[in-house]
Amino acid sequence: MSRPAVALVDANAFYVSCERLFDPRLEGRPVVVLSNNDGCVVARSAEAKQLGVPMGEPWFKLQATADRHGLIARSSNYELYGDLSVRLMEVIGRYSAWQEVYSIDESFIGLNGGAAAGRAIRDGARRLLGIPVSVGIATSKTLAKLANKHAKAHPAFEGVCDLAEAPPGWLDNYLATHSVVDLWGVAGRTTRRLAGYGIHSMKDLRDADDRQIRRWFSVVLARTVRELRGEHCIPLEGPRATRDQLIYSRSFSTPITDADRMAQVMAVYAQNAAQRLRRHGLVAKTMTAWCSTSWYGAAQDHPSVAVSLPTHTDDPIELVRAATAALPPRLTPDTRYVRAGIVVTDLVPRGSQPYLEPFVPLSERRRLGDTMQAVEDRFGPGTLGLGRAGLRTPPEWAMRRQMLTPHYTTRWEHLPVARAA
DNA sequence: TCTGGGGTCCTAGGACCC
DNA sequence: TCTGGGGTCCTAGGACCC
Repeated sequence: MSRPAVALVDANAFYVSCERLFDPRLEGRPVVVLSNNDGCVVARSAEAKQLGVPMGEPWFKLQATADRHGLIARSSNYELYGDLSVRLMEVIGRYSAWQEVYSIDESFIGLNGGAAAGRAIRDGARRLLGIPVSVGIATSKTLAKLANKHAKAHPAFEGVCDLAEAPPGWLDNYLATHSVVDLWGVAGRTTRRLAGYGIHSMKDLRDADDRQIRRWFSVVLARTVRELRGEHCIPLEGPRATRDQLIYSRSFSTPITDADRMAQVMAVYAQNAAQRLRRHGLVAKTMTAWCSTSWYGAAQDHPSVAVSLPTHTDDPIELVRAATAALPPRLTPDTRYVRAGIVVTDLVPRGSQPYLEPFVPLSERRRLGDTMQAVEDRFGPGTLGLGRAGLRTPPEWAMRRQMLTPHYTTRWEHLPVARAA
Protein backbone atom coordinates (compact mmCIF):
# COMPACT_ATOMS: atom_id res chain seq x y z
CA MET A 1 0.00 0.00 0.00
CA SER A 2 2.87 2.31 0.69
CA ARG A 3 4.67 3.64 -2.40
CA PRO A 4 7.25 6.39 -2.53
CA ALA A 5 5.58 9.21 -4.42
CA VAL A 6 5.61 12.96 -4.72
CA ALA A 7 2.67 15.12 -3.72
CA LEU A 8 1.88 18.68 -4.68
CA VAL A 9 -0.02 20.41 -1.91
CA ASP A 10 -1.40 23.83 -2.69
CA ALA A 11 -3.94 26.18 -1.23
CA ASN A 12 -7.21 26.80 -3.06
CA ALA A 13 -7.41 30.46 -4.15
CA PHE A 14 -4.86 31.18 -1.44
CA TYR A 15 -5.17 34.97 -1.21
CA VAL A 16 -8.96 34.75 -1.12
CA SER A 17 -8.77 32.06 1.57
CA CYS A 18 -6.53 34.35 3.64
CA GLU A 19 -9.05 37.18 3.38
CA ARG A 20 -11.91 34.84 4.32
CA LEU A 21 -10.09 33.70 7.41
CA PHE A 22 -10.60 37.11 8.99
CA ASP A 23 -13.86 38.05 7.28
CA PRO A 24 -16.26 35.09 7.26
CA ARG A 25 -18.83 37.18 5.38
CA LEU A 26 -16.76 36.43 2.29
CA GLU A 27 -17.52 32.68 2.55
CA GLY A 28 -19.64 31.40 -0.31
CA ARG A 29 -19.47 34.68 -2.21
CA PRO A 30 -17.55 35.59 -5.38
CA VAL A 31 -14.32 37.26 -4.24
CA VAL A 32 -11.23 38.42 -6.14
CA VAL A 33 -7.92 39.74 -4.88
CA LEU A 34 -6.26 42.41 -7.00
CA SER A 35 -2.61 43.02 -7.87
CA ASN A 36 -0.75 46.04 -6.57
CA ASN A 37 -2.27 49.34 -7.61
CA ASP A 38 -5.60 47.50 -7.68
CA GLY A 39 -4.64 46.64 -11.25
CA CYS A 40 -5.85 43.19 -12.18
CA VAL A 41 -7.18 39.94 -10.72
CA VAL A 42 -4.53 37.66 -9.18
CA ALA A 43 -6.78 35.32 -7.18
CA ARG A 44 -10.40 34.21 -7.57
CA SER A 45 -12.73 32.26 -5.33
CA ALA A 46 -14.56 29.30 -6.90
CA GLU A 47 -17.69 31.48 -7.05
CA ALA A 48 -15.81 34.20 -8.96
CA LYS A 49 -14.51 31.60 -11.41
CA GLN A 50 -18.07 30.44 -11.95
CA LEU A 51 -19.06 34.00 -12.79
CA GLY A 52 -16.50 33.74 -15.58
CA VAL A 53 -13.98 36.21 -14.16
CA PRO A 54 -10.70 35.43 -15.98
CA MET A 55 -7.32 35.41 -14.27
CA GLY A 56 -5.44 38.63 -14.96
CA GLU A 57 -8.55 40.60 -15.88
CA PRO A 58 -8.11 44.34 -15.19
CA TRP A 59 -10.30 45.56 -12.36
CA PHE A 60 -11.48 48.63 -14.24
CA LYS A 61 -13.23 46.31 -16.69
CA LEU A 62 -15.00 44.41 -13.92
CA GLN A 63 -15.82 47.30 -11.65
CA ALA A 64 -18.89 48.48 -13.55
CA THR A 65 -20.75 45.19 -13.22
CA ALA A 66 -19.26 44.04 -9.91
CA ASP A 67 -22.15 45.19 -7.75
CA ARG A 68 -24.75 43.59 -9.94
CA HIS A 69 -23.02 40.20 -9.60
CA GLY A 70 -22.17 40.66 -5.95
CA LEU A 71 -18.48 40.44 -6.85
CA ILE A 72 -16.26 41.56 -4.00
CA ALA A 73 -12.67 42.80 -4.47
CA ARG A 74 -9.79 43.16 -2.04
CA SER A 75 -6.44 44.88 -2.54
CA SER A 76 -3.56 42.47 -2.13
CA ASN A 77 -2.22 42.29 1.41
CA TYR A 78 1.12 40.52 1.02
CA GLU A 79 2.10 41.03 4.64
CA LEU A 80 -0.87 38.89 5.65
CA TYR A 81 -0.43 36.26 2.90
CA GLY A 82 3.30 35.95 3.54
CA ASP A 83 2.79 35.33 7.23
CA LEU A 84 0.02 32.77 6.68
CA SER A 85 2.16 31.07 4.03
CA VAL A 86 4.93 30.45 6.55
CA ARG A 87 2.40 28.86 8.90
CA LEU A 88 0.85 26.75 6.12
CA MET A 89 4.23 25.42 4.97
CA GLU A 90 5.11 24.50 8.53
CA VAL A 91 1.89 22.51 8.89
CA ILE A 92 2.41 20.70 5.56
CA GLY A 93 6.00 19.96 6.55
CA ARG A 94 4.78 17.96 9.53
CA TYR A 95 3.61 15.26 7.14
CA SER A 96 6.93 14.63 5.41
CA ALA A 97 10.64 14.84 6.06
CA TRP A 98 11.12 15.83 2.46
CA GLN A 99 9.62 19.20 1.54
CA GLU A 100 10.26 21.75 -1.17
CA VAL A 101 8.46 25.06 -0.68
CA TYR A 102 7.81 25.90 -4.29
CA SER A 103 5.83 29.14 -4.06
CA ILE A 104 3.83 31.20 -1.59
CA ASP A 105 1.02 28.64 -1.66
CA GLU A 106 2.55 25.43 -3.02
CA SER A 107 4.77 22.73 -1.64
CA PHE A 108 6.10 19.48 -3.10
CA ILE A 109 6.61 16.75 -0.53
CA GLY A 110 7.69 13.15 -0.60
CA LEU A 111 4.66 11.14 0.47
CA ASN A 112 3.95 7.52 1.27
CA GLY A 113 0.49 6.24 1.93
CA GLY A 114 -1.40 7.47 -1.14
CA ALA A 115 -4.73 9.25 -0.99
CA ALA A 116 -5.26 8.49 2.69
CA ALA A 117 -2.09 10.43 3.54
CA GLY A 118 -3.25 13.22 1.25
CA ARG A 119 -6.55 13.48 3.08
CA ALA A 120 -4.71 13.72 6.40
CA ILE A 121 -2.81 16.76 5.12
CA ARG A 122 -5.95 18.38 3.75
CA ASP A 123 -7.73 17.91 7.08
CA GLY A 124 -4.72 19.12 9.06
CA ALA A 125 -4.45 22.36 7.12
CA ARG A 126 -8.16 22.93 7.52
CA ARG A 127 -8.18 22.22 11.23
CA LEU A 128 -4.97 24.00 12.27
CA LEU A 129 -5.16 27.02 9.96
CA GLY A 130 -8.56 27.14 8.32
CA ILE A 131 -6.99 27.14 4.86
CA PRO A 132 -8.43 24.72 2.25
CA VAL A 133 -5.77 22.84 0.27
CA SER A 134 -5.71 20.34 -2.59
CA VAL A 135 -3.30 17.41 -2.92
CA GLY A 136 -2.14 15.74 -6.13
CA ILE A 137 -0.09 12.54 -5.82
CA ALA A 138 1.96 10.79 -8.53
CA THR A 139 5.42 9.45 -9.28
CA SER A 140 6.81 12.70 -10.76
CA LYS A 141 6.36 16.39 -10.08
CA THR A 142 4.85 17.04 -13.50
CA LEU A 143 2.23 14.31 -12.99
CA ALA A 144 1.58 15.45 -9.40
CA LYS A 145 0.77 18.90 -10.81
CA LEU A 146 -1.74 17.33 -13.18
CA ALA A 147 -3.28 15.23 -10.41
CA ASN A 148 -3.66 18.36 -8.29
CA LYS A 149 -5.35 20.25 -11.10
CA HIS A 150 -7.70 17.34 -11.65
CA ALA A 151 -8.58 17.18 -7.95
CA LYS A 152 -9.50 20.88 -8.02
CA ALA A 153 -11.59 20.58 -11.16
CA HIS A 154 -13.74 17.73 -9.85
CA PRO A 155 -15.44 18.16 -6.45
CA ALA A 156 -15.96 14.39 -6.16
CA PHE A 157 -12.27 14.05 -5.29
CA GLU A 158 -12.74 16.31 -2.26
CA GLY A 159 -9.37 17.86 -2.92
CA VAL A 160 -7.21 14.74 -3.09
CA CYS A 161 -6.22 12.80 -6.23
CA ASP A 162 -3.69 9.95 -6.34
CA LEU A 163 -2.93 8.87 -9.91
CA ALA A 164 -1.95 5.41 -8.68
CA GLU A 165 -5.61 4.79 -7.88
CA ALA A 166 -6.82 5.72 -11.35
CA PRO A 167 -8.36 2.87 -13.38
CA PRO A 168 -6.23 1.30 -16.14
CA GLY A 169 -6.13 3.42 -19.27
CA TRP A 170 -7.48 6.48 -17.51
CA LEU A 171 -4.21 8.44 -17.63
CA ASP A 172 -3.67 7.65 -21.31
CA ASN A 173 -7.08 8.99 -22.09
CA TYR A 174 -6.53 12.09 -19.95
CA LEU A 175 -3.22 12.88 -21.64
CA ALA A 176 -4.67 12.31 -25.08
CA THR A 177 -7.50 14.77 -24.47
CA HIS A 178 -5.51 17.64 -22.94
CA SER A 179 -3.28 20.14 -24.69
CA VAL A 180 0.40 20.48 -23.84
CA VAL A 181 -0.29 24.10 -22.92
CA ASP A 182 -1.73 22.93 -19.58
CA LEU A 183 1.51 21.22 -18.60
CA TRP A 184 3.82 22.62 -15.95
CA GLY A 185 6.71 24.23 -17.83
CA VAL A 186 4.94 24.61 -21.17
CA ALA A 187 3.35 27.88 -22.25
CA GLY A 188 2.26 29.60 -25.43
CA ARG A 189 5.57 29.83 -27.31
CA THR A 190 6.54 26.23 -26.78
CA THR A 191 3.00 25.08 -27.55
CA ARG A 192 3.12 26.82 -30.94
CA ARG A 193 6.55 25.41 -31.74
CA LEU A 194 5.47 21.90 -30.72
CA ALA A 195 2.45 22.17 -33.00
CA GLY A 196 4.91 22.65 -35.87
CA TYR A 197 6.19 19.12 -35.17
CA GLY A 198 2.69 17.69 -34.96
CA ILE A 199 2.73 17.51 -31.17
CA HIS A 200 -0.52 18.80 -29.68
CA SER A 201 -1.72 16.66 -26.79
CA MET A 202 0.14 15.70 -23.64
CA LYS A 203 0.13 12.15 -24.94
CA ASP A 204 1.80 13.25 -28.18
CA LEU A 205 4.56 14.80 -26.10
CA ARG A 206 4.92 11.84 -23.75
CA ASP A 207 5.35 9.48 -26.69
CA ALA A 208 7.81 11.73 -28.54
CA ASP A 209 11.51 10.85 -28.72
CA ASP A 210 12.99 12.73 -25.76
CA ARG A 211 16.46 12.90 -27.41
CA GLN A 212 14.85 14.56 -30.39
CA ILE A 213 12.98 16.96 -28.10
CA ARG A 214 16.29 17.73 -26.40
CA ARG A 215 17.81 18.69 -29.76
CA TRP A 216 14.83 20.68 -31.01
CA PHE A 217 13.98 22.39 -27.73
CA SER A 218 15.88 22.11 -24.47
CA VAL A 219 16.84 19.83 -21.62
CA VAL A 220 13.92 21.31 -19.72
CA LEU A 221 11.30 20.02 -22.14
CA ALA A 222 13.10 16.68 -22.51
CA ARG A 223 12.75 16.27 -18.76
CA THR A 224 9.04 17.03 -19.02
CA VAL A 225 8.70 14.18 -21.53
CA ARG A 226 10.29 11.72 -19.14
CA GLU A 227 8.27 13.04 -16.20
CA LEU A 228 5.08 12.41 -18.18
CA ARG A 229 6.16 8.77 -18.40
CA GLY A 230 6.23 8.71 -14.63
CA GLU A 231 9.99 9.01 -14.28
CA HIS A 232 10.84 11.26 -11.34
CA CYS A 233 13.63 13.34 -12.90
CA ILE A 234 12.98 16.87 -11.60
CA PRO A 235 14.29 16.44 -8.05
CA LEU A 236 12.80 17.98 -4.95
CA GLU A 237 14.98 20.88 -3.91
CA GLY A 238 15.90 21.96 -0.43
CA PRO A 239 15.83 25.56 0.70
CA ARG A 240 18.36 27.72 -1.18
CA ALA A 241 21.33 29.02 0.75
CA THR A 242 20.95 32.41 -0.90
CA ARG A 243 18.92 33.80 -3.73
CA ASP A 244 20.33 35.15 -7.02
CA GLN A 245 18.57 38.48 -7.11
CA LEU A 246 16.15 40.68 -5.26
CA ILE A 247 13.72 43.04 -6.96
CA TYR A 248 11.77 45.99 -5.68
CA SER A 249 9.44 47.28 -8.37
CA ARG A 250 6.09 49.02 -8.48
CA SER A 251 3.73 50.63 -10.94
CA PHE A 252 2.72 54.22 -10.32
CA SER A 253 -0.85 55.28 -9.81
CA THR A 254 -0.19 58.19 -12.20
CA PRO A 255 2.54 58.26 -14.90
CA ILE A 256 5.83 60.06 -14.37
CA THR A 257 7.25 62.25 -17.12
CA ASP A 258 10.16 64.16 -15.59
CA ALA A 259 13.59 63.31 -14.23
CA ASP A 260 13.01 65.07 -10.94
CA ARG A 261 10.02 62.94 -9.97
CA MET A 262 11.85 59.82 -11.16
CA ALA A 263 14.71 60.71 -8.82
CA GLN A 264 12.19 60.79 -6.01
CA VAL A 265 10.89 57.37 -7.04
CA MET A 266 14.42 55.99 -7.21
CA ALA A 267 15.14 57.28 -3.70
CA VAL A 268 12.09 55.54 -2.27
CA TYR A 269 12.57 52.27 -4.20
CA ALA A 270 16.31 52.01 -3.51
CA GLN A 271 15.66 52.52 0.18
CA ASN A 272 13.10 49.73 0.10
CA ALA A 273 15.51 47.45 -1.78
CA ALA A 274 18.20 48.15 0.85
CA GLN A 275 15.75 47.28 3.58
CA ARG A 276 14.89 43.95 1.95
CA LEU A 277 18.58 43.15 1.56
CA ARG A 278 19.06 43.70 5.28
CA ARG A 279 16.01 41.60 6.15
CA HIS A 280 17.54 38.71 4.21
CA GLY A 281 21.01 39.30 5.62
CA LEU A 282 22.45 39.89 2.15
CA VAL A 283 24.77 42.40 0.49
CA ALA A 284 24.84 43.22 -3.23
CA LYS A 285 27.61 44.15 -5.64
CA THR A 286 25.46 45.18 -8.62
CA MET A 287 22.38 47.37 -8.79
CA THR A 288 20.17 47.86 -11.84
CA ALA A 289 17.72 50.74 -11.98
CA TRP A 290 15.04 50.64 -14.66
CA CYS A 291 11.73 52.14 -15.62
CA SER A 292 9.32 51.53 -18.43
CA THR A 293 6.35 52.84 -20.33
CA SER A 294 3.06 50.98 -20.53
CA TRP A 295 3.02 47.87 -22.76
CA TYR A 296 -0.34 49.08 -24.00
CA GLY A 297 0.84 52.49 -25.20
CA ALA A 298 2.27 53.47 -28.57
CA ALA A 299 5.61 54.97 -27.51
CA GLN A 300 7.74 52.30 -25.85
CA ASP A 301 10.79 53.08 -23.76
CA HIS A 302 12.51 50.80 -21.27
CA PRO A 303 15.72 52.42 -20.03
CA SER A 304 17.83 50.33 -17.68
CA VAL A 305 21.17 51.15 -16.08
CA ALA A 306 23.40 48.65 -14.27
CA VAL A 307 25.74 50.06 -11.68
CA SER A 308 28.69 48.15 -10.27
CA LEU A 309 28.91 49.13 -6.62
CA PRO A 310 32.33 49.80 -5.04
CA THR A 311 31.85 47.01 -2.51
CA HIS A 312 29.20 44.49 -1.55
CA THR A 313 26.71 46.58 0.36
CA ASP A 314 23.25 46.90 1.90
CA ASP A 315 23.80 50.57 2.72
CA PRO A 316 20.65 52.60 1.94
CA ILE A 317 22.64 55.81 1.37
CA GLU A 318 24.88 54.17 -1.20
CA LEU A 319 22.01 52.52 -3.07
CA VAL A 320 19.87 55.66 -3.08
CA ARG A 321 22.79 57.73 -4.39
CA ALA A 322 23.57 55.22 -7.13
CA ALA A 323 19.95 54.87 -8.23
CA THR A 324 19.12 58.58 -8.30
CA ALA A 325 22.30 59.32 -10.26
CA ALA A 326 21.90 56.49 -12.75
CA LEU A 327 18.39 56.47 -14.12
CA PRO A 328 16.84 59.97 -14.23
CA PRO A 329 19.30 61.35 -16.84
CA ARG A 330 18.40 58.47 -19.16
CA LEU A 331 14.72 59.31 -19.51
CA THR A 332 13.33 60.36 -22.87
CA PRO A 333 11.60 63.77 -22.58
CA ASP A 334 7.80 63.88 -22.67
CA THR A 335 7.45 60.14 -22.17
CA ARG A 336 4.93 58.63 -19.78
CA TYR A 337 6.63 56.08 -17.53
CA VAL A 338 4.26 53.86 -15.57
CA ARG A 339 6.59 51.66 -13.55
CA ALA A 340 10.11 51.44 -12.22
CA GLY A 341 12.26 49.06 -10.24
CA ILE A 342 15.53 48.35 -8.51
CA VAL A 343 17.21 44.97 -9.02
CA VAL A 344 20.17 43.94 -6.90
CA THR A 345 22.34 41.02 -7.99
CA ASP A 346 25.69 39.40 -7.14
CA LEU A 347 24.29 38.72 -3.69
CA VAL A 348 26.28 37.17 -0.86
CA PRO A 349 25.48 36.78 2.83
CA ARG A 350 26.44 39.80 4.87
CA GLY A 351 29.79 39.31 6.56
CA SER A 352 31.00 36.64 4.14
CA GLN A 353 32.88 39.12 1.97
CA PRO A 354 36.08 40.99 2.84
CA TYR A 355 35.28 44.68 2.74
CA LEU A 356 37.26 47.53 1.28
CA GLU A 357 36.69 50.40 3.64
CA PRO A 358 34.75 53.17 1.87
CA PHE A 359 35.14 56.83 2.78
CA VAL A 360 32.82 56.61 5.74
CA PRO A 361 33.94 53.84 8.07
CA LEU A 362 31.77 50.77 7.64
CA SER A 363 30.87 50.62 11.29
CA GLU A 364 29.09 53.98 11.12
CA ARG A 365 27.20 53.13 7.93
CA ARG A 366 26.10 49.86 9.45
CA ARG A 367 24.78 51.71 12.47
CA LEU A 368 22.74 54.03 10.29
CA GLY A 369 21.14 51.16 8.38
CA ASP A 370 20.42 49.28 11.57
CA THR A 371 18.98 52.38 13.21
CA MET A 372 16.68 53.04 10.26
CA GLN A 373 15.57 49.44 10.46
CA ALA A 374 14.84 49.68 14.17
CA VAL A 375 12.83 52.88 13.72
CA GLU A 376 10.76 51.33 10.93
CA ASP A 377 10.19 48.16 12.93
CA ARG A 378 8.88 50.22 15.82
CA PHE A 379 6.95 53.00 14.08
CA GLY A 380 5.96 51.30 10.84
CA PRO A 381 7.10 51.33 7.20
CA GLY A 382 7.81 54.71 5.61
CA THR A 383 8.60 56.44 8.90
CA LEU A 384 12.08 57.46 7.74
CA GLY A 385 13.14 58.67 4.29
CA LEU A 386 16.54 59.54 2.88
CA GLY A 387 16.77 62.78 0.90
CA ARG A 388 13.98 62.88 -1.64
CA ALA A 389 12.40 59.83 -0.07
CA GLY A 390 11.68 61.89 3.04
CA LEU A 391 8.04 62.62 2.27
CA ARG A 392 5.54 63.70 4.86
CA THR A 393 2.57 62.63 2.78
CA PRO A 394 2.45 59.90 0.12
CA PRO A 395 3.51 61.24 -3.30
CA GLU A 396 0.84 61.42 -6.01
CA TRP A 397 2.40 58.46 -7.88
CA ALA A 398 2.23 56.12 -4.89
CA MET A 399 0.47 52.78 -5.14
CA ARG A 400 -3.30 52.66 -4.94
CA ARG A 401 -4.77 50.11 -2.53
CA GLN A 402 -8.30 51.21 -1.82
CA MET A 403 -9.66 47.89 -0.60
CA LEU A 404 -6.84 46.87 1.72
CA THR A 405 -7.58 44.75 4.77
CA PRO A 406 -5.63 45.07 8.05
CA HIS A 407 -2.33 43.25 8.67
CA TYR A 408 -4.10 40.99 11.16
CA THR A 409 -1.21 38.72 12.03
CA THR A 410 1.84 40.95 11.65
CA ARG A 411 1.05 44.27 13.39
CA TRP A 412 -0.15 44.59 16.94
CA GLU A 413 -2.40 47.53 16.16
CA HIS A 414 -4.19 45.45 13.50
CA LEU A 415 -4.91 42.50 15.76
CA PRO A 416 -8.51 41.36 15.23
CA VAL A 417 -10.85 41.92 18.16
CA ALA A 418 -13.46 39.34 19.12
CA ARG A 419 -16.46 40.34 21.21
CA ALA A 420 -18.85 38.06 23.07
CA ALA A 421 -22.46 38.91 22.32
C1' DT B 1 -8.50 57.39 -17.27
C1' DC B 2 -7.39 52.60 -15.19
C1' DT B 3 -3.77 46.13 -17.33
C1' DG B 4 1.16 43.09 -11.00
C1' DG B 5 5.39 41.74 -8.82
C1' DG B 6 9.08 38.62 -7.85
C1' DG B 7 11.52 34.95 -9.15
C1' DT B 8 14.30 30.73 -11.73
C1' DC B 9 16.71 28.24 -15.37
C1' DC B 10 18.65 27.65 -19.93
C1' DT B 11 20.92 28.99 -24.17
C1' DA B 12 23.52 31.49 -27.48
C1' DG B 13 27.15 34.20 -28.41
C1' DG B 14 31.03 37.17 -27.36
C1' DA B 15 35.35 37.82 -24.83
C1' DC B 16 39.23 35.85 -23.55
C1' DC B 17 42.82 32.36 -22.84
C1' DC B 18 46.42 29.14 -24.27
C1' DT C 1 50.85 32.63 -50.36
C1' DC C 2 49.31 29.82 -46.32
C1' DT C 3 46.39 32.60 -40.66
C1' DG C 4 43.55 26.95 -35.49
C1' DG C 5 40.90 25.09 -32.27
C1' DG C 6 39.27 24.03 -27.94
C1' DG C 7 38.06 25.52 -23.60
C1' DT C 8 35.93 28.66 -19.92
C1' DC C 9 33.52 32.53 -18.23
C1' DC C 10 30.15 36.04 -18.47
C1' DT C 11 25.98 38.31 -19.90
C1' DA C 12 21.70 39.30 -22.21
C1' DG C 13 17.58 37.63 -23.49
C1' DG C 14 14.00 34.08 -23.84
C1' DA C 15 10.73 31.26 -21.60
C1' DC C 16 8.44 29.97 -17.90
C1' DC C 17 6.51 29.83 -13.07
C1' DC C 18 3.08 31.52 -9.35
